[in-house]
Amino acid sequence: MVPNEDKVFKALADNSRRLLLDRLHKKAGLTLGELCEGHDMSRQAVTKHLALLEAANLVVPQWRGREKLHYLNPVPINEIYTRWISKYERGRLQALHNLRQALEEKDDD
Amino acid sequence: MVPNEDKVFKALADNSRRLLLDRLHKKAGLTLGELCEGHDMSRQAVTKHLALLEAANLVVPQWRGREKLHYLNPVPINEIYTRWISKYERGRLQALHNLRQALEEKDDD
DNA sequence: ATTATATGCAACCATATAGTTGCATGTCAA
DNA sequence: TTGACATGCAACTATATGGTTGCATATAAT
Repeated sequence: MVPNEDKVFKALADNSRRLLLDRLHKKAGLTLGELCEGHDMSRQAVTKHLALLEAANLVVPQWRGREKLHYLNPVPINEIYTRWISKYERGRLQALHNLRQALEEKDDD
Repeated sequence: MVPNEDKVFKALADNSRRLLLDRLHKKAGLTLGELCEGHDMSRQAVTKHLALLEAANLVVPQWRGREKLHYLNPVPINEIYTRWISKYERGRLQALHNLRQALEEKDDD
């Protein structure tokens, strides 16, 4: 049996799916139809991507009538982080990240 | 052109490669030969996995004579974290994680 | 009731990926 | 300098994956 964590990494391995996560991170509760807009692929393709994200528990769906709303679940991503980044490294890496961000003059959330 | 970040996620998408990262996280500087031990696949398979991890900048190699030592680079993993976890969520998620760890009586690093 | 809207399911195809085997190269030791 | 050791490169194969199209179902609006 393949470990369940595998689904998370497999789900993150595709750029289209990562872009979907980006959009849900920016704005929660988007419907399937909304998530289809601005992608050059069919609705069915998006549906399949979302199914994988849900199976990985990275996205949680909620039905409202005939519409399906989608929400990003950050827990599995946090687990990736804690898996390979020791408690002692976290501060240093965060500082490094902030510094790079500042140099790029990109504004953080 | 596919974004370079893609290499990171593709590299993390395989369980064998994640196990290699686990071993390098536990003990830095392992050689190829050492990394081959305890895996039921050929040396060439491990070589190919390491090549992908290096291309993704998740592993940094260092040559010592005819031996190739390997080191885990946590920076790309930190970037995954900051991409989808807002500053404001981090504390809460960390607390949740620590709580779960404590309940499982699994000892942290 | 009928039509339009929002989404699901299944079959199919092309390409990407993980693994293998065989051979080549470079470094250390006797 | 000869042999053993540590690693690299290339060709090939089977399966996984992302995408498509066609049809089905359920909810909302007229």
